[in-house]
Amino acid sequence: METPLQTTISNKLLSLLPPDDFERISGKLEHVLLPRGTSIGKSGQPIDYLYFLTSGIGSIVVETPEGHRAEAGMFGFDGYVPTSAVADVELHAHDVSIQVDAEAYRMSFADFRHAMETNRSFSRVVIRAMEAFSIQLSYTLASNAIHDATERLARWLLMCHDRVPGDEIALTHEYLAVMLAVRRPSVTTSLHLLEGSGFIKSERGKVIVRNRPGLQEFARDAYGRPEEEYRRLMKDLF
Amino acid sequence: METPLQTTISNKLLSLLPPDDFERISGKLEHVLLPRGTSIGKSGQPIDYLYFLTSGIGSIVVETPEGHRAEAGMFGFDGYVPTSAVADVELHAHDVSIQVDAEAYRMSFADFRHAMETNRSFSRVVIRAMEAFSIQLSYTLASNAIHDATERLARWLLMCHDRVPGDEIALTHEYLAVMLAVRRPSVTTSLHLLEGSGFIKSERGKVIVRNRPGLQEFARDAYGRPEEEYRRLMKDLF
DNA sequence: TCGTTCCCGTACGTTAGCGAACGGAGATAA
DNA sequence: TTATCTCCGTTCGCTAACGTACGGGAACGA
Repeated sequence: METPLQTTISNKLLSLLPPDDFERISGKLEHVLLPRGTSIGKSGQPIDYLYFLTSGIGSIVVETPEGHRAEAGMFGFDGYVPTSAVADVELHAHDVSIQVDAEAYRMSFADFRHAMETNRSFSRVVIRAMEAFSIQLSYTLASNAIHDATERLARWLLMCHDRVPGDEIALTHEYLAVMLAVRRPSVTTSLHLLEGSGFIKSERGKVIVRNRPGLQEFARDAYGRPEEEYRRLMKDLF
Repeated sequence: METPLQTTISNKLLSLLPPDDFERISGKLEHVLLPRGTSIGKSGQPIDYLYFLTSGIGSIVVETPEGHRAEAGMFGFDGYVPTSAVADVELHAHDVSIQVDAEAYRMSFADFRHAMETNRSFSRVVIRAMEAFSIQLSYTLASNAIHDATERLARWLLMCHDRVPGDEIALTHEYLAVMLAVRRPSVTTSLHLLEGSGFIKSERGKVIVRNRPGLQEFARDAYGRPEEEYRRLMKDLF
């Protein structure tokens, strides 16, 4: 006897669906590997597929007309991209790319729209996820205005840590600098600061979380609320 | 003969509805006055009503656990609040209040949910508006990370100016400081800078826009993209 | 009319973060 | 092994913005 597909799928949103409703869309899902650096979409380009990650991390990056870039949000097994598809918009609003090797189930835009129209549970879950992401946006926004670089770095590492197994996160300072919209050397000094307190260990091309509670206490204000909201939103859905 | 209600309602979202679909919800709308300072909702509190402004401005404020505050977004006749209601969430995610005397049509949460379930055009418009707001969030987020206080001030004034008739905006430096998440004296100096270039005139308790194109050119990068996206999203809806 | 309250202007020392640049050390491929 | 490339550490001078504080003028109420 086969294991039902749903129990093997570790995307939070898909796993929340009542089994019958999951059954109705499972045929439309295609399993794909998304290595680091994969571009899932570019601002202004058509949305081909919707992605439900089961592992790894991706990020959504805003680019201003003059070419300044900043990370708007992060997603992993907890979400899906791009959220604009709920609004029946055919174009990507932002750039989306994979930053930690990922696996995902994907679904064509047409199938997604059809599911939204005909599958109440599905649309309910997806809209909740959009709301959750929107809350993440608002707190990142506040963090950018309120917290200094080191606090924001701590927050960012915690958010990554939530989405990967183990304590090792593979990324360069250069990359972190883009994510936090600070200079590359600022990342270096901030990492040293966190390392000095023993919260992390920083090596060439990777960061290892050594003391998560410490990191969390350091980030204080900057981390936690959106995560609480996410849990609240995904509870008692049906 | 009476003028049809819809033609007298200047909320962009409501005016986009096909007349028949508007007819089906018009009975649920109650006209209200919202003077400056009115609180429409507090984070964690139940959502009683959904508001569709026809004039004035409101703002959504994020508050961190430690009490730091920053404006997440702004809305006027172009939107509705709170957007979390689309996700069938009964609680406010943020604080919402009126910053420029407003008028609005409001609808109970129950009526709103009923309309979402039974009125396709309505849910379509409302979800688009949520997407538009989410895009506004992402650009404000980027702006907080990238632009200096004066550019952000210029952006903010332009966004206000888009939503009020005339060139006069009533607000104190103290208030602006909260909106931009900067010190009050920083607002003063930034305003002087803009005034020095002749873009605005700053008086006790109000700012007057004198040269909008100039202001817009000064803000460059910081202003424009979300507004374009809004127009794109609200075009060809039906 | 006079006190009180609310806003705004300004100042000062301090700090975080910027832009730019250079050098060194780890990884990679010939 | 050697050359090359990527990534990280550090420096320097500079500016924006901070926290704090004080004073003055406008508005308002008694």
